[in-house]
Amino acid sequence: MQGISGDTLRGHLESLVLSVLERGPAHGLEVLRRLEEAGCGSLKLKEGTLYPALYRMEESGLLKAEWEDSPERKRGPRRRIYRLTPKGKRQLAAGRVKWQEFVEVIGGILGAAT
Amino acid sequence: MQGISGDTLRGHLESLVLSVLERGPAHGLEVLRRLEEAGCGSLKLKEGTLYPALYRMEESGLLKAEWEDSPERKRGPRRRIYRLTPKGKRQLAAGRVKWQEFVEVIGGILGAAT
DNA sequence: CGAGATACCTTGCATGTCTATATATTTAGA
DNA sequence: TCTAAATATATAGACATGCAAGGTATCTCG
Repeated sequence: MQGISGDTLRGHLESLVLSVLERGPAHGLEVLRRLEEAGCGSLKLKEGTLYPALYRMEESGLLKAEWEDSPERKRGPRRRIYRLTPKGKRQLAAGRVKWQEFVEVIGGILGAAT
Repeated sequence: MQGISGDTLRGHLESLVLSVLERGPAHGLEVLRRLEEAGCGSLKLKEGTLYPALYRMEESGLLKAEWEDSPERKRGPRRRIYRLTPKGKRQLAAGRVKWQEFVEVIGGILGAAT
């Protein structure tokens, strides 16, 4: 099993990002870690995929990003913290509905053995 | 609801085509009709998407195509009849397994919240 | 200093779907 | 016989997005 990536993932990445950010704000690599963990090792996702996605989502108003600049943390480079906007939350809810429809339709055609 | 198409569909079309061809050989527009019907109106799929997909699948050995040339039918232009190859059947089986994993992983991440 | 870890960023490419249009064949109709 | 409609295949061009591969910057530690 080579995991979920590429064309299969396409069109679902934004919902995944929104979903893990629902647990709370996070910076890029943290989003990556959450996805990796939640995907039980099946999700193969690279930085070169994630960062552009984050920018797109910020640009379209789904996320709001801020440079972490607290004096408490001075170790390592600055991080960019992403959090859901109200619009992002709405799109996440819509994405879940779409996902349900998607699973029913495609699964139905594939003749889901279940 | 604008239906399932574009990036959402990407990476799943081949399995869908294999699946409807499992019922029996069919020509292009017939495949389209079967998908439309099986998709309960949620599948928005155009010829410009299907034909290139059929060619790819023929080229990679998943399908075998023949020009219909039977004397019985002389109405309308010639049709190209596609049928599953053994390789196509194997890939359909594999695609169903992958679909299960896909649904579990993505659905798990999208649904795990609350 | 240099190595390593962390974090962010960018370029260029591959690929599959979509839009739109073109062509060919047959039937029906005036 | 000319035209329109229905059927069926074909393809060019545009585009979005995930990916590979590389780069930059900051901090810690030996």
